[in-house]
Amino acid sequence: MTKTIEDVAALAGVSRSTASRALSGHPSVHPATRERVQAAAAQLNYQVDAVARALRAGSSGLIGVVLTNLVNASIQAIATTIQNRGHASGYEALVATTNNDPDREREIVNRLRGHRVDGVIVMGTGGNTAMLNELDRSGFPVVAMIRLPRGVQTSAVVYDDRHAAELATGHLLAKGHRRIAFLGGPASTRSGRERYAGYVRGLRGHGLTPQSEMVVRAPFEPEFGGKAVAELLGAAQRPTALIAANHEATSGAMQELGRLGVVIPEELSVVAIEDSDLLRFWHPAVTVVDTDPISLGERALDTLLARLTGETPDGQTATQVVGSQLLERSSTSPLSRR
Amino acid sequence: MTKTIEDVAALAGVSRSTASRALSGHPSVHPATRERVQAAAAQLNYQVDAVARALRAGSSGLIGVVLTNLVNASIQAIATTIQNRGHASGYEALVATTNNDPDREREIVNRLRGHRVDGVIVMGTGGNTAMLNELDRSGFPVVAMIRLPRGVQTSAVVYDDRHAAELATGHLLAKGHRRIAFLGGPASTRSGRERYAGYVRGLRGHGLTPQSEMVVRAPFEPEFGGKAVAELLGAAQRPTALIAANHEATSGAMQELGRLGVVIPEELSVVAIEDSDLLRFWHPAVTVVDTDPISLGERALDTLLARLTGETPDGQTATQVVGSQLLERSSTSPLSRR
DNA sequence: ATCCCATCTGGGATCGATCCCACAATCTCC
DNA sequence: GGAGATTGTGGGATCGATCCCAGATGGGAT
Repeated sequence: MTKTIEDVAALAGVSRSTASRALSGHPSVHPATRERVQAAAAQLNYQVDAVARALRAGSSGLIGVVLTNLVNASIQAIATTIQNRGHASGYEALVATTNNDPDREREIVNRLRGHRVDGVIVMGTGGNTAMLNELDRSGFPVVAMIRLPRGVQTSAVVYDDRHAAELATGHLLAKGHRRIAFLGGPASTRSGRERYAGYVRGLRGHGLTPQSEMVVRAPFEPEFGGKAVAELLGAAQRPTALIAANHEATSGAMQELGRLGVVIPEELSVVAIEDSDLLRFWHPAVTVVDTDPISLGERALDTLLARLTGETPDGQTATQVVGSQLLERSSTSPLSRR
Repeated sequence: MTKTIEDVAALAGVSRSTASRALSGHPSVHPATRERVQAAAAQLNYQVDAVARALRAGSSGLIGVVLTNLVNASIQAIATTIQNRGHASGYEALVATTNNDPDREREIVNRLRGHRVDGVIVMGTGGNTAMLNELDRSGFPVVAMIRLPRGVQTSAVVYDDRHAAELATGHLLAKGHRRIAFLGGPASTRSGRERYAGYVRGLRGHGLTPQSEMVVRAPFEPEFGGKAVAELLGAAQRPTALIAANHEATSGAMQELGRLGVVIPEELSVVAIEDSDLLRFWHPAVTVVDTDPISLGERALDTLLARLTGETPDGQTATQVVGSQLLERSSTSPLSRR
């Protein structure tokens, strides 16, 4: 059905070897021969069989991007950045999603490796630390990003989560808020821990101690954010400000705040970590700590490419941190005396 | 470095052939032998080389999902649905993006085919109609979705675009609106044409004729939506209602409406086609025609799988249409007399 | 004891592209 | 004109898993 290089060679009247050389730009091919082969290839609409080439060469020109999910503005930005930039460098970045299931993650990574993907960039579930370390050490490049599960020793690119949360906290403190609720991710993830640590640090810097009833640390599911907000606002001592520390928490929280008809910022000042259209277009527009997913994507890809080109030797790993900045919009106001 | 089946065979004390049979569940292997081989495979952490298998078998268990971009809520839902459902059926769906560039699309599709992907689901740029038809006809399954470029003869799954726009138009007409602006996609895409046709049909059904100054048909870029809204509202005869007929138009329009401080629905009623969190959480929540991306993703995958399992023979194609429904929220109100 | 059949296993070939090595053809210079 | 250098080309082997075919082994029947 599909044409092989043998067909091209036959049509051009040369051997496989010569045809292969002609098409791959090898110098020791007579120009006239090369043209003949190229014409034959064009005529037959010959497409190189990537599988055969990958088997022989041991590499495929593909990069695997393994994500927990796609429904998140900063993750999309990262994926898009990696794909565009990878394409420009001659690689194709293919995205697979694990739905946050470690078993599925393991299966996908193994499958990608079996397909001779040249390396993977993984937003990990946290369930395959040993496997990822082992792969990376054995020469299959792995770059972790966003979440850096405990014990992962591969190269990694993460947000400056602690600083981001400290920025958010500091902003609210500067506005006079003291009862600042924190709605963040689980302690089982690095970002969850670090963002919480930044919040605590911000409070301590002002001589305050975190109050357990002001803190909710939930899984990365929007529903938890909604429930948490309902609880926080139902408490005897309501917070005057809220930090929604990740995309999912924000999504759930904003929905619930809208449902409850909470007036922002008069009744509650809100700062979110991780920007999105949803927050930019909210009424009022929500103040955020913008985490710069594009830089994170760029760094993750560049780190992987450096590994692939041999620029960075195997075994030499480092964790890079991408900076974030506060974008003040209209969802935060000075604490009013009552 | 990595272990091959030869290593497993050697450790188990059998030949490649037997090892292969033992691992693939072939019946004619002595149970004891099978166990020995399995133990050896486990001990060596043997992973089958998917490339070698694909070369030999001619298929890979992979499905390519080729999208123009990822930054769109309904596209994400489609991609996620295909990946989850595909995984459940033993396939891995890998997503690549073309950035709406036909050259890149061609390159990606060829590359995926070269990697023996079993089939592709394509949200096309429209620039490779002949190639896609040719591939599909030659036995490489192609399913088109969402956009169906002119001349594409593969199986396809699309929204009922015309009906969706007619629903939106009818809703506004029923509220008494007559000056209804339409902000849609370019006529070069099927969805652009069909949604416009639905709008026209809706108007005609009420004895109205479309006014050219009420219609803007722009490329799928949010900026155009913003500009168009500014123009529409700056005109002598302002519209009393607006239909934002796709995600990008909506995104640009809502941003601009927010910037201009237009009061919705009092000054302008708004209906969008394609739902998203942005619209659900807007103040006021935006009335939409929900296009059911999940069903579309399911149908697209099922259509491809039917082709892969031989259930649907090559050459037998059909276009399926996924229904949509109006979700009335708070962005539309009866036309007030002034 | 001999023959046959069922069960199980091993070697060779295959998928398609590439690389190494050897050899043929042409050219250069003395 | 012949030795040696240069250029261009073809055949074989290889990557790793799988399938076909032949053959080995063992048990049962006569």
